[in-house]
Amino acid sequence: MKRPPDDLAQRLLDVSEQVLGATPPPRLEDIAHQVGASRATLYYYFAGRDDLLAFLLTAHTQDGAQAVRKAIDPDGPPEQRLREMVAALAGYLARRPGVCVGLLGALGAAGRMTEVLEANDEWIAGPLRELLTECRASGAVRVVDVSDAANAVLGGLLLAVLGRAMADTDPSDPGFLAELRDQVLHGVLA
Amino acid sequence: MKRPPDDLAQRLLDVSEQVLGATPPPRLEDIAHQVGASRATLYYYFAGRDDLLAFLLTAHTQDGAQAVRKAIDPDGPPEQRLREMVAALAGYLARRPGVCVGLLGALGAAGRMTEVLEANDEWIAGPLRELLTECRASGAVRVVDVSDAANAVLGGLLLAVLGRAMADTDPSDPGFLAELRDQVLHGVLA
DNA sequence: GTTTGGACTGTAATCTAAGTTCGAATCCAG
DNA sequence: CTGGATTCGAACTTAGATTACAGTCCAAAC
Repeated sequence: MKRPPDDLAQRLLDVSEQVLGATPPPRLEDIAHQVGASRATLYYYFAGRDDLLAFLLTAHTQDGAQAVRKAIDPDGPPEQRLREMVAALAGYLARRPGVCVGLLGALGAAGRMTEVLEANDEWIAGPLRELLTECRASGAVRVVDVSDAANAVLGGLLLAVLGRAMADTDPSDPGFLAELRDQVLHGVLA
Repeated sequence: MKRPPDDLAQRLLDVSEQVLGATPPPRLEDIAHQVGASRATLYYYFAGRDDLLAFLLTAHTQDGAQAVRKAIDPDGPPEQRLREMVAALAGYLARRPGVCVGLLGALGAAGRMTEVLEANDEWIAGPLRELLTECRASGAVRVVDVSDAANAVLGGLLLAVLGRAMADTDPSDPGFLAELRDQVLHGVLA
């Protein structure tokens, strides 16, 4: 499938929060209108609605992965890097509640949206699993199955951020993000 | 809205895993066929697709809440009850991956499905929040915002179970469930 | 300067599935 | 037996995605 030129892609990304998070989900025509293009143009570049959403989510996934990478001190000990990664992920998602909705939707729409799940697995869950494996090797973590552990971590982040967004309390609040990070890392028990 | 008679409700609940978890989502006509009724009958009892799904999810929510209640020793210390609650929730969800998909979908479809979110909040999240509050009072937990904490807990459980189901590894595996419970309670760090 | 090919648009037709309506058939309690 | 509740099949409307296509615009090639 042909990929859209940079300027169209950028305009789509600019409105992606609206596209992914709005309720009810915007019609293709509305999306086209928002980016100053026509419905036909979107169909020219995307196989359909799902393909368009997958493009947006994949882009955000890669963007998020890059943001996370930047937030990690590559020379720090594994445990510190894990802390930084969880915090960076939480911060990234908190600024993009629509992306959270979209990712959960991609999970629910299991079957379609394979591209998104694969991208997420490669760019987000994969690095997290690697880091968990490293932490386990150094004894900082007692996880048995890193895949399950990574899923639980990401689920906790996603739902906590989304819950805040839906309750109209700022998910970007530093206190909340710090709490969330600590809970994911150390659990709810003291 | 009129509620369906017990036998129809039961037949719907019997196929709810298929209805909620199947991809692509089954048409109303297919659902009707599965329960041996006609499309018109479903519309006689439900306002539409969303109302039907909401009914199923609400029923499972209440059923799950009951299962959780039964699994908790009301005389135990708060910390033990929290442990039991998390384990019971994980076990309940693990046997119903379709319900997990449906609940996440209800989150994504924010706006519609209000009934489900309210039911979930009343029957699942609410008791969890209460228990967390109790644990905090007794010093077993260091949570600041019980609402955020509860969301993170539920998100971790949902995604971990769903991830297993999508990877075709048994989410009901006792080892997995024990790991999941421990991770939610104690975090990923050792 | 003309041709050509790709990007893009507008419009209309098609298709799927939800939602709606309705009258006939059936069931059942009083 | 009768009347209301329930069920059904079928026809219909509607929304929106998707497809098809003819035509416009533009820059590069010739």
